[in-house]
Amino acid sequence: MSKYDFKKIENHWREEWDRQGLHATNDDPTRKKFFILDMFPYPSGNGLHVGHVEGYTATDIMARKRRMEGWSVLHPMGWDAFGLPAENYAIKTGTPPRQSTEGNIANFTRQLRTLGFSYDWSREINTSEPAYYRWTQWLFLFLYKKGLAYKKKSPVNWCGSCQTVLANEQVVQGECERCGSEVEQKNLTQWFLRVTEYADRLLDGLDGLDWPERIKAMQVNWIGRSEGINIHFALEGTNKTLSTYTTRCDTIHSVTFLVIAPEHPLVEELIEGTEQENEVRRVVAQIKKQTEIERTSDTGKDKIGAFTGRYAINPVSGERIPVWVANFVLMYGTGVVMADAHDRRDFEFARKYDLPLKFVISEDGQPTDATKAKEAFTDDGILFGSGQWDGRNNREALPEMTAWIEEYGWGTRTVNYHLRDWLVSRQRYWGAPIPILYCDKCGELPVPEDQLPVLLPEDVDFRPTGESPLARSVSFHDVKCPECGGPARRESDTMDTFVDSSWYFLRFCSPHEGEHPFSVHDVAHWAPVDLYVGGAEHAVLHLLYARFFTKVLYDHGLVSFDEPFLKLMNPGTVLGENSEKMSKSRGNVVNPDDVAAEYGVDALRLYEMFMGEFSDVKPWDTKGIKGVSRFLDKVWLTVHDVLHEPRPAADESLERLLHKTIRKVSEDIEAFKFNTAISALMIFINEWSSVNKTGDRETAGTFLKLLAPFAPFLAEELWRSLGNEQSIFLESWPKWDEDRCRDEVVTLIVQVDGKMRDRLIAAADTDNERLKAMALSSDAVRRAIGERSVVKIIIVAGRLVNVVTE
RNA sequence: GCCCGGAUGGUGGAAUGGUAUACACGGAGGACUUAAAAUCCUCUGGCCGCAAGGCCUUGCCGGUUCGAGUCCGGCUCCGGGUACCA
Repeated sequence: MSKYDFKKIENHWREEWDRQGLHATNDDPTRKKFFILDMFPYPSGNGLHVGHVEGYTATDIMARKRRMEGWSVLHPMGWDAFGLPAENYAIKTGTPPRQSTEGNIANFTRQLRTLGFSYDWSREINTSEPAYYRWTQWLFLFLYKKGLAYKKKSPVNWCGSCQTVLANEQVVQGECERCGSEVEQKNLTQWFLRVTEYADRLLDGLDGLDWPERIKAMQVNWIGRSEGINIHFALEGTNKTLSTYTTRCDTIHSVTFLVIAPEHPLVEELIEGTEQENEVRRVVAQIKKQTEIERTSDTGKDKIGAFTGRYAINPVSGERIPVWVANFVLMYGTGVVMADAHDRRDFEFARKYDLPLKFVISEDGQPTDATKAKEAFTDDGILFGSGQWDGRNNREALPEMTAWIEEYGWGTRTVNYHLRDWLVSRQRYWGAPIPILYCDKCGELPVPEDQLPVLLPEDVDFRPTGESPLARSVSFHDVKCPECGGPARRESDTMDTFVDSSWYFLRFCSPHEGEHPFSVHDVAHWAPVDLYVGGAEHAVLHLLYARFFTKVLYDHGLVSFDEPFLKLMNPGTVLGENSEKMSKSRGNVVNPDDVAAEYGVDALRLYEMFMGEFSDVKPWDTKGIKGVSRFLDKVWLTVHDVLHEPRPAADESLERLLHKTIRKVSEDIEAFKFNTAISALMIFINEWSSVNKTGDRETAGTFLKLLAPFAPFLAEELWRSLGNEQSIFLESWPKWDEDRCRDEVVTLIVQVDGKMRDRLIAAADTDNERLKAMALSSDAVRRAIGERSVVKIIIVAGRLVNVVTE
């Protein structure tokens, strides 16, 4: 328990700050602007967890410091309120999603206000409100009209438990990101956004961003750009060719068979009328029954396939090679691969089905025999059996071979991407309806803009059946075609919630704009986001989609920048006390409400920032909160001492330490090194409260300003008790004097051959000759030198003297 | 496999190439107290030594440097991401 009544202080200042409108956005155009944003939360039934608090405290500290430095700061909060959990909860309990979501938002709001975060609540947004999703729908239509939203039948990911399709980005190792059920493939007609059109720009744009390298790397990998060549193999006995995509055309002379994906449209044509027809059909059916996990399990024995009965001609060597169909080849690239002994997968498959294999690369260029090899040779080396290329290093020859193949017309250079178009339709209720109509006469039509929003009907049975719950709502579908006036039917799918969050940061600039999704003027003032803080789990989801949206809007002149988030920081995961991930089942979840009630909000905030480096994974330690709680008590007592026993003037050495502390705290906040900033505050208060140091009201005031962003309630309370009329947050951030950060007397270490032997105390301006003499006169130094002679003496100003011997 | 990180006391963690272990937790001892809690003070990397002092220590092996936790090369282990991507 604390020395002071934090509950009372917290409640008082929370009300007072609200009354004064202290956190209202100052949009004075003459000030420098700072848009600092947290990834807005999904308001779940569990409420805020300590991981949220970590990120939100960091941005709050930053925002408060920036305001005190005179910037105009936009620091808003809102709700990513559409989504599956509310709907699943509705299915279980019958509570409509809108109702449970409202309750959850009320709870989140209470928690965020309790924790003293300085959000401008007048700018709150909620993606599930018509005033917001009207513009999500508008933006969908915008993409549609620009040819970037389209409907297509294709194999898609289907989660049987959630009864909906999922985007590629939402499938994590073959499982549904949300519920963990196994994802199956279905052939369905769905809506897509043409992200692939922006693949190169999404890749190139990463260079200029101040983002963690690993997030950039994840996006690079996800986009998966590879440069290769499509090599065309003539099919024997037909006038058709099979195109294979490869990044390794240096192995062209070792190709001994082709493998085609079971989904490839040419498979039917290939096998029709062949002896193998039935066998191939049987194997293809078997593969299609495999789940994603079985299909992609990376072990040789799980590879299955069948000979199509067809042969192709290697255009380079003229060799006749069999064409197989197999599960390990996906409809990626051209859906056909040239197979050889230099690829592990091809090699394993060939061994299982006794297909021929040969090598064309070895370590030294001496021919090697693949028929006896135990495994594929995947290293680089020297080519053999490759005609004019023999004796060349395969990597070095690769570009020339590519050009050569292209020159002879055997292939075409191609760039491939792993990135697929973004599947955005969902067969669920709790989302923004896709604003499209279907008329028997006029076909597929966008809902006219003046008819937006397409409201979510409230009288719906939202239990999932595999088709959208909206499909069963009669009122929802009772519409007329805007073209011919005849009966029309609405699209009954809703949008992926990641569409909602792809533009919300723009909405924050003008949250009450009624005529447009956002005010171009306000967005020009505030955006892009200067500092964005949120979890790394969104690396290839939200962060990629928001970049895509921004680039589209940029291309059509709606915004003047093409990257939404200039700087990104990821809070590290907060683990449970046992260093395991926090989860209900492990029973190690820490509830911020409980901590705030027991130790106070300031202690909770301070502790979360003190645990360790912001972006590192770190375990919760309840004992650690006691430490910061003691620190706050000490601040309370020390400042109160100033009040009760006013002393004449501050101690000179304490003043010097204060300047160093201002510098340290200021620089550390900028660098997101909150743990060491707090450590500096602790060092200062320890020094101050030690018996022989005195500080005055000036000292106290400056110290409190440094503490204020971290522990706003205590700092404000003490600031006022020093006799100040207005809020500490309206004060200027303290400045340090570089001269006063310098000590007059310094302690230098004396080394002999780099080993510390003694230390000497000298005036800071002592010249080098004098320092050398002082060092050499030390007993410890003389002992260490012994009989050896001194070769040179290195002096690092203010730090050390190193005596180097022979 | 590939791509990112990381490895420092009993614990969480500090260290622009310059006193390794700041700050905090925990522990030991002491003060106050009838007692406990709270608070305050002292000590707290390892080994040798009565002491003075000495030696060792940032996952492992080398290198660069007057000087390396930090830079370079080669490993080991751990965490995260990702993958039959041809």
